[in-house]
Amino acid sequence: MKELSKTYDPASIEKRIYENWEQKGYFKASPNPKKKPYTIVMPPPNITGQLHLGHAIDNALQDILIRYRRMQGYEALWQPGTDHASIATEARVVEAMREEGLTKEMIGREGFLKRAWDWRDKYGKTIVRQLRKLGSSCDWDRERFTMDEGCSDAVRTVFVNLYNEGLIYRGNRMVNWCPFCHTSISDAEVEYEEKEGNFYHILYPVKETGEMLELATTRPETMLGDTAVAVNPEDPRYKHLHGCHVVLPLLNKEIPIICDEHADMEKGTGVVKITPAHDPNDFEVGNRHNLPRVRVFTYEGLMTGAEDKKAQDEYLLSGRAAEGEPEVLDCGKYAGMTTDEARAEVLRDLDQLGFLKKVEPLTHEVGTCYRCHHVIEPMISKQWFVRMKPLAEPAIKAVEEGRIRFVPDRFTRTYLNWMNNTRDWCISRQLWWGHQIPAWYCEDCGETIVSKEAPTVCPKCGKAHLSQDPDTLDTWFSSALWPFSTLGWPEETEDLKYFYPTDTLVTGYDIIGFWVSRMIFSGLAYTGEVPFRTVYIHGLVRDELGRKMSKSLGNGIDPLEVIEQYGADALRMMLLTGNAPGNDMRFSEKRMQACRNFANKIWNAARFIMMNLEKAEIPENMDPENLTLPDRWILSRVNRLSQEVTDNLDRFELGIALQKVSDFTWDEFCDWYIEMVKPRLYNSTDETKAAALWTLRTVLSQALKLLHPYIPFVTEEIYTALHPEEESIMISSWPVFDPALDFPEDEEKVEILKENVKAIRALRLDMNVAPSKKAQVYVVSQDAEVRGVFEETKHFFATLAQASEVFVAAEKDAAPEGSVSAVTSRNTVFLPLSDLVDIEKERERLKKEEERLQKELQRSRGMLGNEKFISRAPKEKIDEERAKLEKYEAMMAEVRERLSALR
RNA sequence: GGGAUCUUAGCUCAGCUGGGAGAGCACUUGAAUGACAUUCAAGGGGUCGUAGGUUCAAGUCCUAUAGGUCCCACCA
Repeated sequence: MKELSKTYDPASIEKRIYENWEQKGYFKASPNPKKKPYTIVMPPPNITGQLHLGHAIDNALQDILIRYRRMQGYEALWQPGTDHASIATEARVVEAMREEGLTKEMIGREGFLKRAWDWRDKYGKTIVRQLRKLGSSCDWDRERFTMDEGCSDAVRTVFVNLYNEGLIYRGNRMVNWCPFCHTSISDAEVEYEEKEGNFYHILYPVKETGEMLELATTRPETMLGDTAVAVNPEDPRYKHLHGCHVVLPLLNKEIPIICDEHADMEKGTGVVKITPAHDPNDFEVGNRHNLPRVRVFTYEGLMTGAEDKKAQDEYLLSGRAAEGEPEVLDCGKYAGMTTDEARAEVLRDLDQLGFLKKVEPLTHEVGTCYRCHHVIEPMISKQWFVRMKPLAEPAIKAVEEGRIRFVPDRFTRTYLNWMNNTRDWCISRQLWWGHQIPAWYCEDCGETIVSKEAPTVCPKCGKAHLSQDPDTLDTWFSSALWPFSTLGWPEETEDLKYFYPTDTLVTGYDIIGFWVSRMIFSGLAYTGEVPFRTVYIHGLVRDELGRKMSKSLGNGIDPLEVIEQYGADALRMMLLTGNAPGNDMRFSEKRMQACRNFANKIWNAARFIMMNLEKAEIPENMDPENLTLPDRWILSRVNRLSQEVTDNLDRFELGIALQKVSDFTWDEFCDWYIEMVKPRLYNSTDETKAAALWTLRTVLSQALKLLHPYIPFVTEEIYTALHPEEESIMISSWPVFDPALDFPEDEEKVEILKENVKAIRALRLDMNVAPSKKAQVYVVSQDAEVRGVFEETKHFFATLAQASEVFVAAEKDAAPEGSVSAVTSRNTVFLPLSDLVDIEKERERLKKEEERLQKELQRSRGMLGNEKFISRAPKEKIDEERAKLEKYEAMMAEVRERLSALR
């Protein structure tokens, strides 16, 4: 048997244990018809990422579920992998290149992709190495990458299928454009931030009447692209202007006044300028009224000029331009300015010409890019879209019908909200890192070919002048397929048949819309089945002050440092305790210490047990006949605990389950049971010593198993030391309830003992009995059964109660005069302290006790005296209350008798 | 504007389907020769945000309300 050090040192064992597990292949899973599968796919971390506490909590939860099911005998697969994270990675690579003075354009697409792959090979493995430090028991041999061959094949398959079904289309639409990242982003990727701005009131002269039409805007520079102004058709103020025109200041261009619902009579002057090329609402208005679209910004976020106009005119005339392409304006003196510069200049000019009426300050929400936080620009752009409506419907139904369940339940609403309001998904990105869109265009006839493999000639005109769409797909397009692409789809693999649909998805609430919803509709659409049955949602880990951890605040906590200092087990435990599912939690140094202390506690308990086991031969099995009362008690307790913990885990109440096992281990097992058996262990002639040792070993082993999913390292180290004949706790079996070890009556008996020990300890403190001084204890009860309990347990009861001797009697007069006493629910204890007894103090104590009981009696009698309670409450509750009343009455009588005896 | 969530001991938070308020930390008092001071024993501390309602019974269910946090939509 191994020697364990005095304090638990996680750093010295974690690496060795993890390597052993991995080397032995315990994490592996493969289709096994004899077992039931249990599958979790890991949310793939970004290859740009460093391990943070978000990964830590996410992985801890998954590992707990996987280890639990594995021990229960499931074929448990935890499928790992990483995400190419197109925009994030591309930004990092571009940044790195900038330091060398290079740009994407300088090295070209091929060169750039090579660099990106190099980058991925160099840094992409970091996160995976770091996940191992947490103890994650994933099947690493199955590690996947969203851009590996299989996943890429799945992506192309889906794209082609959706295209053929008419669920993917390409068109000129309003998209959110990030001029900095130089790509479109989806609606979901826009973050709104509050910014200070102004509301500018501008005057547009009406051509027909000469009056000035006042309107307000936050973006005056877009007026160059105005192609109409709108009023509400019902608005009496402007009825006379229907069909009239305004002359756009600065450009002297005539544009119509149109009637549209979009103009809100209640807001501002009720007049709104329409810029179809640079505002999503105006785009819609433009469609309704067939307005020209005039683009005034470049994709770099500058005002357009003569060059831009020329290029666009040529494109429009080439015949290859798709429907809906905007015109481009030569902004003249404003050309080449940034939008901010142009705004200032436009305002100055308007003011000079008398068209600027007033300026009011205003704070408003401005859309920004979720990656770089630059203001996004709504632009018309030709993009690929997924038609969401037909896909969303079955995805909504699956959740409504309970085929997929969210835990906690409230996130069902978040999901449904998202799904019910989703608009078509813009999936093309003007990036190079990612899955290039499998669409080719014929440069001769303009035909579009969508295909998994690159075509060599145009099927329409037969010519070979084909070029692939340069854009790549939104990174979530491939993550959406993750639960089945990782299992081999579109091939009908054995893995897919066996492990799919997966069981539990564990993720944070922040990506329910981005990811969870897309996996659900994708799974249903492409595999015909839900991708998972339960979605377990957890919250964010915040810093000690409750702030979100972020780079800019510099308040991020590195899990690796925490592991180094406290151990992976302590970190996992800290992330699991005192937190309800779906709620955010705070990182806490104090709680880290508490969790480390727990690991140390169980470590030392094991050390104590093993020290004693060394000196004795303990049989594998124990005849229950040889067990003593405390043995049966603790065995019964751990037995029922196993059942409870299993139930909690099945209901995803992971925090509650952990709380129960750790409380049991520390309070009941260490502080009570071990203390109870010490006298037996130290007595070389005690006949029940073997039973005690057997019980110690058995209960510790069970507790270790129940704890193992949470704190895998320390439990493994102890378990294998305790059971040299076994390979690993990982592959041991999960404890199940054993009716042969259920001793409810013995549990009650031990409760009596505990109550008495506590009463005596309190009494001694109250009476200032020196801790080193032992006192005699008289236990008095008329109940022979109660007396029997004390007779049976005298040997350790005396130790726990710091008694020199324990006398058990039926009558009070057995106790000497001048004793202090305490009344417990089944008996009375006396401590003869004649020389120490302060009668007044004793009376005070008893008075206090009387008062307490009085309150209890009042409450109990009140309840039982209530006719409605008697007639309406369930019978068990009434009986329970009657039993309490009886107990309190007996105790009260005893206390009063004691009081009168003092006189 | 729509939705979610939180408000419980000094602090951080548990409290599942309603049936006598909990944990950790902090605080007070006490404990050094055989697992552990990363320990042990004992203790103080809460009208469960407020107001109503349902119920024999409400921290728990319903309604309103105050304050905090978050998500979605919109803001010309």
